[in-house]
Amino acid sequence: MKYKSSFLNEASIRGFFYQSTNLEAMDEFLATRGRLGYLGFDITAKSLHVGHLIPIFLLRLFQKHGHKPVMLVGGGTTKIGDPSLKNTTRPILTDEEIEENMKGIKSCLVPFLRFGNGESDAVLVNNADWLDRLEYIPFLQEIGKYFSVNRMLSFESVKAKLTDNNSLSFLEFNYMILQAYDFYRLYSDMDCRIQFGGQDQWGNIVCGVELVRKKSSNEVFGFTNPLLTTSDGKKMGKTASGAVWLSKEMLSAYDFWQYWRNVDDADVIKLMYLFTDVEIDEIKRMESVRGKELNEIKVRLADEITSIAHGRESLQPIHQAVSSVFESDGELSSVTSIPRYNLKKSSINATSIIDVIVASGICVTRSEAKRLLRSGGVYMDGASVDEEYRIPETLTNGDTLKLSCGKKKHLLIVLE
RNA sequence: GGAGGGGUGGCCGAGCGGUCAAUGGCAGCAGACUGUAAAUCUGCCGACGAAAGUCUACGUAAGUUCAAAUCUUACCCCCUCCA
Repeated sequence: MKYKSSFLNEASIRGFFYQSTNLEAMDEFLATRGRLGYLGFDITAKSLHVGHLIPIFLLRLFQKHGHKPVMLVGGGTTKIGDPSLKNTTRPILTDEEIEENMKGIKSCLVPFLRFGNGESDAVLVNNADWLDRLEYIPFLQEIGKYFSVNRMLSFESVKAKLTDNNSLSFLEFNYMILQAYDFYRLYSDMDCRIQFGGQDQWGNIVCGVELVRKKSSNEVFGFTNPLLTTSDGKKMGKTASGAVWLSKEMLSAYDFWQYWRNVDDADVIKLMYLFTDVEIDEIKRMESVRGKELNEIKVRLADEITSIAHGRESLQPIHQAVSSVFESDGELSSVTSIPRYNLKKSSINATSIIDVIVASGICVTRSEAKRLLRSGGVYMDGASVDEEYRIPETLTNGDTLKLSCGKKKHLLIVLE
């Protein structure tokens, strides 16, 4: 074993480790169970998405090895907006929006971490609790004096904003200081000595480590994970319809499962290490699988992640839907995870196929639906149809029709 | 405060009075091939319309013109240099 800490060993094997401050001292520190480490989130949306999964699973691992994850939601820092390595300024949210988003994010975290009062139970804190009450002059005197602007300007995360066509407002420039202050507060209030984050957070994290050292002359640690990219270098978790959300309200378990079922061959093993509880040895044995059989592993990957995120009981209906949709041209009427569209028999004559496609939300505009029809991507019960198609008033088998757009999007039209 | 450069479709980026719903690339959608993968090839890719066509759009607002993304003015925002 490379490290004294079992957590570090597993984290590095599974691909969570990008860089850290003083690794040896951190290893020593983590060799004892019950340590505290925190991860901060801004709450710009009401759900987390796949892009947040790496640090979440990292904290899950942290907890598995007997440590205590502290989840910090940025109720205060969200009002500033992290400018790190981004070329757009984030919109600033209102207090109501932040409150709303915070509820959503809490519920996103629950499936992944065990919350409670026990030694290694996760806790949730909100930096608005201290940031909202800061007073400008005392803060500058107490904290601001430790920051060198020269040094702050030298961080990669800031440099990106100092190039052509970008601007860094003073508001955003302060983000780094507040995040550093968060670390200091968590250190002094609850003896939290590790901050986790994506590699883009490095500059902010290092600032916090330095601040704690200057204020307390104690050492705290920063640990970053690699950013999640697909094998072709793109950001993961974005699809045509937007981010791959973790909350049921924003993305169904079925679609969530499909996302993982469809990942690139080259990413399967990597994702298996990161986002499943499957033992390392077992994943090692999967590494040699190539070609068609890799599909089996993708199913396993999708099952494992989905059962963590949405519960094991969500798998059965998903599998049922998958076998109906992809493996036989058969019965969809009993499958609950296929979206349905109810159509009154009396309005069939006035309803075109375009109306159904738009009303069901498959296409946003009528033009888009027409394009889809013209390119031959619309099928009724498996047969390609065009714009002229009318929905028949009497059906041969039951009261449902399967409308398919492309190979993967399906809708059940239920006549009533 | 002064001087200069810039703001174009989801993103990047051409265009600089009519032929511009706007070249090209990326992203996206559909089809072929396949393994619900990738790569490749083909078609599509502002809205409404069966179509002719109409409407809306090149930072915002006015104006010049038969005609404006393109010219003028004011304003907003960004960048660079000077104070």
